[in-house]
Amino acid sequence: MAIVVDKVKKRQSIALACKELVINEDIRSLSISKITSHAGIGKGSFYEYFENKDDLVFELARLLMSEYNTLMEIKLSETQDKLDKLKLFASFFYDSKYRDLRKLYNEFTAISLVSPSKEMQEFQMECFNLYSGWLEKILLEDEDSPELQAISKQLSKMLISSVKGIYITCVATGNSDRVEQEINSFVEFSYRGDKK
Amino acid sequence: MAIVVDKVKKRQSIALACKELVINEDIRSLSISKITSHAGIGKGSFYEYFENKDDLVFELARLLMSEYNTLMEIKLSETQDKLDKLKLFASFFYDSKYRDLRKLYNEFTAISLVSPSKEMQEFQMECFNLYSGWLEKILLEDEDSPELQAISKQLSKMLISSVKGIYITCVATGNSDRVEQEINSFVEFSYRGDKK
DNA sequence: TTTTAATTGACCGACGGTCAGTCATAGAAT
DNA sequence: ATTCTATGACTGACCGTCGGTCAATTAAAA
Repeated sequence: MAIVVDKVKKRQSIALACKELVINEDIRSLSISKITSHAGIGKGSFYEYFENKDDLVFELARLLMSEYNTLMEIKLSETQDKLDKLKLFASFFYDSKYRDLRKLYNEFTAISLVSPSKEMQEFQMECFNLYSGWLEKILLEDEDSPELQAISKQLSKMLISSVKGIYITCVATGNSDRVEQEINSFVEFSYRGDKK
Repeated sequence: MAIVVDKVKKRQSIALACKELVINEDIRSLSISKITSHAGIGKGSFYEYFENKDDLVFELARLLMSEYNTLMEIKLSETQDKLDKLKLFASFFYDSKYRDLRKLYNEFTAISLVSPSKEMQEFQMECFNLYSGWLEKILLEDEDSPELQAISKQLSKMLISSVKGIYITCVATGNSDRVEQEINSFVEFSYRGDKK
């Protein structure tokens, strides 16, 4: 018998090897040849592990987002104050620390809007559920209002989508620098409405 | 002097000639050659009026969205009930009538997320301001609460972004069929919060 | 006739994707 | 222990097509 590689792990390692390339180069003018020569594999091998360039972007987005998710979950658990948790959570959309990840996120979102695969949609759903779960937990902390508990699931899902919408609107209109204040004023606004 | 064509109008007429092609074909596999032969022009002429394929999608999106904007503004003015206006306004995101326009909108949004031009960002902003203006007007109708008036501008902008976020989340997760109910429950939810 | 804007499609380098052939190794046979 | 063989991994030359360019052509205005 011949050797059998772990297809999943090799796919991941190729994707990670192209991290800088995918993030720093203009994705449209990044050719498969550039990718394969940078990753040190033959072009044929690339197509053994990926459908196309979009599939590579997806794999990289999934890897780095998952890494981010794990890290953020820990950070959130280490944060005490409720408002700090919310800020930490929202910081993904504006903190310069996540600029590279956001670029990947934008590309992944764009692909998901135009030519998504089942796996991409599943991962989008996975993230959505994860984040709304986090948010629900944050919202319910130190709260025993039965009213809030009843709607917390729905509320957190809406908040996630809303913040995402604000982010995308800012990016699409060329106002990426205003994401932080827009999100903050939204949170503040919702908070005030919540109190009433 | 030789004949002088109206560059803007010719650009528009080429874009419109490709309407079905752009909407019905898979945009990734739609080549410039297909476009030019369908539009009845030489390939060189295409590049006289457009930067690239994205630019064509943008022009088409701008034309059809503008047409939609004009039409919707009239429809809104003809609608009396406040809730009906809101529903009419939101129907863009789920009514099957706008399926083609939404496909174009998704493609345009994807481009705006990854490789936007100044013009694209300006048009995104133009639409955003137009829609939030509409929404503000709707919200303030038959209302003289000074409190609402004070925040109506901010509120309407947030609502636009939120609804957009819900739409994009649904599309990206492969739940386009759930857009209507998600938006409706959001509107209902916000409305309840507003009353309190 | 001259000038000049508009139009064209042959042409080019580069691309994405394929596939026939090569390589490397685990296990079978001796 | 050694050789053989089956099979999956890997490769890059190759193919058809693409996006984009530009020298040549057309045609209307001066």
